[in-house]
Amino acid sequence: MRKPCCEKKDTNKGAWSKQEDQKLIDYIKKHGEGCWRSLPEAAGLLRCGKSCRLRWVNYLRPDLKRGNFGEDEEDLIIKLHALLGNRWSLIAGRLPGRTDNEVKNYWNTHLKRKLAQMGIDPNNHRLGLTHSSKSSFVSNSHSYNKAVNSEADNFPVLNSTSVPERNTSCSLPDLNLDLTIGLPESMGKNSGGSPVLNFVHVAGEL
DNA sequence: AAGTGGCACAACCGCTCGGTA
DNA sequence: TTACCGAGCGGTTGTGCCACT
Repeated sequence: MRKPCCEKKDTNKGAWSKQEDQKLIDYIKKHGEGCWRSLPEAAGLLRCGKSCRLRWVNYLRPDLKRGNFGEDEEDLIIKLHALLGNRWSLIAGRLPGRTDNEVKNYWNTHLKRKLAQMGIDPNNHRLGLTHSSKSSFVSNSHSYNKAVNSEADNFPVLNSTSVPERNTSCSLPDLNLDLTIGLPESMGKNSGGSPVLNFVHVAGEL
């Protein structure tokens, strides 16, 4: 059995107080992100390093864009989820100002249901037209089609080794995509911080 | 006004991965 | 080569808020 990531005794759990937040912000402003394990003690926090990292990454980071997801962001998430599966950090990497946790939560609470209502299996992005959603799909599937199939014209092919396996038996085209993932850091330098997806059509049997 | 059920999101837990000694 | 350690990731849980009855 491994040792716990940090000594659990004498550490706070649960919601962060304003004072704790401020200590963490002050420390990181001063010293930057670094060794999370030793950070809590150095910053005078009774938290484990993991907890500090999570708090910073998901909530305190100054570049976070808080608030509702836009329609373009929704589309992008759907698209990326179809390509990458539950790789939230990768997906979040394409959405400037969004965190993996945020994207994951949004997926689980909004998009999953939305796709289900459209008769689309949110796990594999395939049509499941076996029930009454069939007709509603016709009317509601617009945004999904827009999201997943907007790239369909050039039918991108994913050339990644980390693509979730898919079978090929459904009505949705196989999303064989070559997705060039840019570094998140470079994202920030993009004008306006708009997400950049580089779909490359790799010749393939489609 | 009080109770309750659902939703949204913050936070935790356990696992994996990559670096290093 | 292998074991250890820190960091990161994804799944899950906890909790506060809000709408509805």
